[in-house]
Amino acid sequence: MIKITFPDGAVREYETGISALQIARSISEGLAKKVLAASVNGQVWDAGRPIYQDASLKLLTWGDTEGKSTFWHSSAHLMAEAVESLFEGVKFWVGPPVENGFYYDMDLGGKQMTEEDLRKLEVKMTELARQQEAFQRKEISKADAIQYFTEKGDEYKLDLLQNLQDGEITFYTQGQFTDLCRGPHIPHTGLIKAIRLTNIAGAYWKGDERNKMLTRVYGVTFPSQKELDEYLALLEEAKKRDHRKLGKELGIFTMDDDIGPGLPLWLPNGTIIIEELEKLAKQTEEKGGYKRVVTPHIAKENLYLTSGHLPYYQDSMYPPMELDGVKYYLKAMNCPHHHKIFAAEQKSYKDLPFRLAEYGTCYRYEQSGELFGLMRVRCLHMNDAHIYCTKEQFYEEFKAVNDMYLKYFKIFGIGKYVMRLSLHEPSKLGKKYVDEPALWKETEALVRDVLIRTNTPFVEVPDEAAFYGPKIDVQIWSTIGREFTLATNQVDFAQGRRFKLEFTNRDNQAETPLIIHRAPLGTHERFIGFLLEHYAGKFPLWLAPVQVKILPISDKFLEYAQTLLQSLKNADIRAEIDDRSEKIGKKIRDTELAKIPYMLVIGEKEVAENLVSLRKQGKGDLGKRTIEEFIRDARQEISDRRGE
RNA sequence: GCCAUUGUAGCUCAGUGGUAGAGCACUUCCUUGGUAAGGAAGAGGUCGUGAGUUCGAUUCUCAUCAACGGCUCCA
Repeated sequence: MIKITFPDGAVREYETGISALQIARSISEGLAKKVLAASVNGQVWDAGRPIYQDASLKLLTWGDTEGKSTFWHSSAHLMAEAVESLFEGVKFWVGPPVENGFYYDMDLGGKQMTEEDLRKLEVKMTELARQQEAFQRKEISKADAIQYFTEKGDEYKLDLLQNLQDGEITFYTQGQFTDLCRGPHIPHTGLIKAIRLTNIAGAYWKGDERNKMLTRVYGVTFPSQKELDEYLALLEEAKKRDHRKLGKELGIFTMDDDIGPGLPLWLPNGTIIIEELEKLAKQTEEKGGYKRVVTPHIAKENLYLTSGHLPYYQDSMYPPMELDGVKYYLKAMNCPHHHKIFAAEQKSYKDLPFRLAEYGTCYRYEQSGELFGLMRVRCLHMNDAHIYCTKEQFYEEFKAVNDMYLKYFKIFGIGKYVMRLSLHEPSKLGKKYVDEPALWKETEALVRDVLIRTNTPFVEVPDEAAFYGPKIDVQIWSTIGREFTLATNQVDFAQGRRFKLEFTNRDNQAETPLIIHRAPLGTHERFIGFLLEHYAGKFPLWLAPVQVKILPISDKFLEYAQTLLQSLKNADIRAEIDDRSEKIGKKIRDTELAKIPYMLVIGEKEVAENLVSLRKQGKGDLGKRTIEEFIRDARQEISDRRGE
C-alpha cells in the first residue's frame, strides 16, 4: 500500500501501482471523466501511469494550466496522426502546446498545405477522436529509438535523439501514430471534442533563419463545442479592438503606399493624442529635472562609428545619402546626439545628474516582415531621455526613472506588466556585446540592486541586453492579449568613454559619467497603438480628440449651440456641433459610435432654461445642468487625467 | 529577409473569360424630429501595379508592390 496526499492535506491509502485515473474513479466517475493528467510530487504525469511510492497528488483538469497544456499537447499528436494519414511521407519536428492552443512543425517533402486541407484535417481529427484512442507510453532504449527512426528515414527525430540519454527516452502511441515524446498526455483522444486548425505558417527549423523552412500548423482544441464557440467569439471581440481597425475608424492614423511601408501619417485626431502625451511627458520631466532639447534627424556616419551603433545595426538603418563625399545617416537613435549636447559645454560634478529629454524622431529600416500596424514601424517618435550621472548617483536616478514608469502606469491604468532585467551573454562579448567583462558584471549588479532595494518584481533574462549595457524592458499586454515591450530603461557604460564624455570631479580629476537611457512611454507609435486597444478606442476625456459633441434637437437651436461651443472653446475643451438635419436618435448613435466622451443635447427646454442635457458615452442620459457646471467638472476631469 | 494567404467604390464586402454590384459613408432635396439608424434622388471604381496567354482579362499565368498570419529580428 502507498500513501497519497491530496492538495487539501488529506492522506489516503491505495494499492501500490494504482494510477491517478483509478484514484479519480474511486472518488467519482464524473471526476474521472474530466481528469487530463496528474501532478505527482509536483511533476506532471500521465493520469494512467502507475504510482509505486508514497506521493502527493493533484488531479489536473481543464481548469489547470498544466491540464490545458497537456490537452493541447495531445491534440498536436492527434493532428499529426491526421496529417500522416493525409500526407504520405511527412516528417515531424516538434509539436508543443502554446498559450492558445498548439502547433506542430513538419516537413511535407515539398508538398503544400492549403486551407482546404485544414478543414479535411479537422474532419479526420474528429473521426480519430471519436475512436477514443488511448495514449500509450513506452520507455525505450536510445539504440532502439535510433533504429526506429532510421528505418523511418526521419532525420528530424534522429536529431532530437542526439541530445537525449538512455533512460529518458519515451515513445507515445495513439492509434496509428507513434512519436518520440517525453509526454505527458491525456488518457485518450476522445476527450478532444472541438477542433479548430487556425493557420498555416512557415517556421525555420530550430528557429534559425539559415535553416530549412518547415510548415507549421496552428490549432486549438476544447473539451466541448461550447468552449470553442466562446473562444471564437473572443477572437471576434479582439478584432474589433485591433488598433489598426480603430485607428482607421477614429481617424487616428493612416498608411499610404506612396509614403512607404511602416511610415504612418498621423491624422488630426491622432495628432491631438500625440500632443496630449507630450504635454504629460513635458510636465513630468520638468518636475524630474530634465532639460528639453531638439536634435536633427540626420548625422554624419562618423557619429555612429563613434557610438558603436553602426557595426551592430547598419542593416536596420536606412542606407546613407552621400553629400560632398560624406555619408549621412537618418538617425535610428537619439543617444549620440544627446552625448554631443553633453559634450558641448564643460561639465563639473556640480552639473550632474545631467538629464536631457527629447521626443526624438527616429528612422529604423525594420525588416519588411516585422512591420505591424503602429506597433512596429520605420518612423518613430521616442519618449527618449539620457541621464548622465556618477556611480554614486546611479541608485537614486535609476529609482526615479522606475518611479516615473509606475506613475505613468497608474495614469493609464496599466495593471499587468513585467520588468525584465536583460543581461549579457559572456560568450558573445566582442560580438553582440561590448567586450568589457568587468563593467558588465558591475553594472548588472547595480541594476539588480536597484530592483531589489525598491522591491520591484522582476525576471532576469539572459542574452537580451543592449550592446552597451544591461537594461530593464517593461513588458505589457493590451486588453486583447497582445504582448509587447513598452518601455526600456538601460544602463550604458560604453558610450560615455567612446565619446570621451567627462566631468571634473571633486578631486579635480576628469571622470566619465554613467549614462541611463530611458523611454517610459516608448514611442508614440507603439504607445498609441497600445492605448487604442487598451481603451477599445474609448479614450479618457483628457486624451479624446473630440471631447464634447453638441447635439441640437433641430436646427432651430443652432444659435444656442454656437454660444455653447464658444464657451467650451474658451475653456480649452475640444468640442464640435452636429449641425446635420438628422433626428436626435441618429446624432446620438453616430456620436456614440465615434466614441466621443460627452454629448450635450439641446432643444426647446434647454434653451428656455439656459441649460444643457448631458449624456455620457456608453452611460446614457445624465440629466440637465448649466454649461458652467459642466465646464467646471470637465476641466477637473481633464486636469486630473482621470481614467474612468 | 523567409514561408503561406489576401488585394474590387472613402469603409465593410459580394461577383464574373464578354470593359462591375450591395450596405454604410458622401452630395442635393424633402423632413425640424426629444436620447443608438426618417425618406427620396444623385455622384463615385481603367477591379494594387506591370507583363504574358486569349478575338477579348477585373477573372487564367508570371513578375512586382503592399497588407495580413507566422518564423527570424528589435539599439
